[in-house]
Amino acid sequence: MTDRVRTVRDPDPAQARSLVEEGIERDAVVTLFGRCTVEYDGRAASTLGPGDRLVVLKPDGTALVHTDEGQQPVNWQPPGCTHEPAVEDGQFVIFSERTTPEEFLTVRFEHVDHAGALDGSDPSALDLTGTEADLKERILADPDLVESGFEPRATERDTPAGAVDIYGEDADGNAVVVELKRRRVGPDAVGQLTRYVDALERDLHAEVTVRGILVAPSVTDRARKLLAERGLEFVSLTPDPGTALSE
Amino acid sequence: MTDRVRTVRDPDPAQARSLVEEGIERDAVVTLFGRCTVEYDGRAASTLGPGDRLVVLKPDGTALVHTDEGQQPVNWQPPGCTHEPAVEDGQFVIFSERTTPEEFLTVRFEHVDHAGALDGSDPSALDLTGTEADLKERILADPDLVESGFEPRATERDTPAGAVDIYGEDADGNAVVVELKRRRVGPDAVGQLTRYVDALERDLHAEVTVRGILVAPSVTDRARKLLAERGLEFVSLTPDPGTALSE
DNA sequence: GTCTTCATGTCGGAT
DNA sequence: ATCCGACGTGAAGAC
Repeated sequence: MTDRVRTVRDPDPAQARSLVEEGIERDAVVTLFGRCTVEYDGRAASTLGPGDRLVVLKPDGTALVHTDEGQQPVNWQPPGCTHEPAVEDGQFVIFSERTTPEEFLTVRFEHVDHAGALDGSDPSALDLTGTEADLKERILADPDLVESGFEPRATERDTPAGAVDIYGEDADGNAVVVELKRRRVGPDAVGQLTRYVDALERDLHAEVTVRGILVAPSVTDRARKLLAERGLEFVSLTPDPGTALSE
Repeated sequence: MTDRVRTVRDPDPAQARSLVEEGIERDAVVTLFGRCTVEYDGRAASTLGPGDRLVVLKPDGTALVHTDEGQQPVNWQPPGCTHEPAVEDGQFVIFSERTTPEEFLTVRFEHVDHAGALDGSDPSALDLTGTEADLKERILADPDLVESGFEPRATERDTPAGAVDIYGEDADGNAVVVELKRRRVGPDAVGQLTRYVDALERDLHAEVTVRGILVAPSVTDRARKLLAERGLEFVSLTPDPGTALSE
């Protein structure tokens, strides 16, 4: 069951380099654990002094440097990078590089405690529910959830300000812009809705009233005031019919 | 140099459970590689069919499930969760749980190819430059970069719409709101600046002219038009003096 | 705890 | 390639 995994304990720099090089060659997920320093230069720049970290190299060109804390890596490179393992000044080093924008990551190991090349395959795709797309489906299946008599006319309708989540008409024939959010919203979402409503009013030559409705589970105080100031409306709705939050 | 690392190849479920339990007990970073399925339920919900993945458990309660692609984990739990290794129906399983909000993650292994408990310490902090804070410092050190005669009066000045990055006065005594962005900005930043300017105009009782200036390396077309519509201004500046982008 | 905003955000989709 | 907005965004700071 396993020649899918090759690991080394306390490899010397040459051994580490060899395992990583072969791992990359074989499209394996490569893991390293040991004392290292990290330098990054690109969109921003950073340095990180010595410490024990877990480094992961993926066959798609991703690099991750994880400390013992936090969900996010302390340093990283996105997919599409080229990783170059090397021995320099007697140390095992990984150089990682990308272009557009140019970014460089260097991980320099004082000591490698453990190195692994993990070979596998992953045919499955994630199935996720409770997203904004689900909220949209929910409304299209029952537009009255927004307002009695609401009739969707288009989704992703283009305006000079961008695409509107749901565009439609109310019972009186007014244009309605609906902006969807899967979770509680703040002022930013009001800004978005404002831009769409303004753009549509311009587009429709002021012959039609354009209403803006923000649909989300709930809204912060500041956002509610902003909505009021700008004559926009709010409807409480979650992506999941089972979850009914108080407004 | 190494009783800091304990690893097992092809552990049976009981061995995997034992190593993970001891690893958690010792505040180690635990890694697992093998064929597994993943279920998540919480703010949203997801299922993931069988595939080979790398699972990382951190002593702070973080869990990460990484496939062979992408910078982001396919599933995860944030810091503060409790991880419970178990053997169920002859399979090694990790249950992870958090509260506020309640979220559950279950990783069920068909086979574990490799398991490791990695013990280390990390005393170093990341030193990062090229951030919005650096851009702010740059301007405070030389306010003329925004405009000749500009005089900062406060940073993070509070308004009913939130805190303004830099608040000051121009050579004519007009109030100036400066919104900083470390990189090229889109319509969202204009919305932000708009909210601050509107709030300040209200606050200052329309006795003073309030100018809004967006400072960033560059701006998208749509954002530029929005700025023009709303009588706001743009100044091109990067966080790093060395990097001078064309507007 | 909630609220607000920054981020080397990342990611996907459309142009 | 850039632009735009969603994300189980995460993380930090203020209140």
